Amino acid sequence: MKLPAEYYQGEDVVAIAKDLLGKLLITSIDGQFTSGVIVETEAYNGRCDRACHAFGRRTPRTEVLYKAGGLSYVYLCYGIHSLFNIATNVEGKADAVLIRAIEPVEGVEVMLKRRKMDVLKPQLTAGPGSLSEALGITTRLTGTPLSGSTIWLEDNDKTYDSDEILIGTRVGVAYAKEDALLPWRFRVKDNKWISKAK
DNA sequence: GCAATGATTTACT
DNA sequence: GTAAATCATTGCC
Repeated sequence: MKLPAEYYQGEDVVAIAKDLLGKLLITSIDGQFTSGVIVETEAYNGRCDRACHAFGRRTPRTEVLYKAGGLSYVYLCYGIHSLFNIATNVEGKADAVLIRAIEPVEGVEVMLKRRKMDVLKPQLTAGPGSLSEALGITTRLTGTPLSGSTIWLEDNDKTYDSDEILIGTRVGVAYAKEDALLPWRFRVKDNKWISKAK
């Protein structure tokens, strides 16, 4: 059921981002097992997308994006939030998919504890910074293969029809100018676990 | 070596 | 609705 490495090495990062909806994201960190269904993603293309960290430069931080797909890329934003990405495409092509929201499945108590919450609310995992914290993902997981036993994805019988998927523009990337208008944000329609629509 | 800034969240006015 | 928190990475000196 675990997704093979080849799955992440496709040419079309946008298609992968869309297909990831409904897949299971699982982490086993510090002996704590947690999982959730991916309900919101964004695609980033390293070659023609100004919003991608790897656009126009290759630095130690973005090096993992240039490697073959199937690695995790965790970026610390605003000094507070860890954003979880999946590096895709083949070596030399710096594409990535940002996971923006999941629907909790297993280990809810663990997630609540990590988030210092005592009641299950949508905001537990809605938003890239929140879901990373809930799953225990931190920057030290950057470069971790998704085929390992720390963090991985599994196929799920649950797939969404195209009429159940909302496509929109990405948020928080206004500085990328015209690239911010690309319709590379995918989310599941009428799902209460996605981050609030703008 | 040092200063500027961001794939955001949260709390407060 | 607006503003503050907070630090690794980056780019310039």
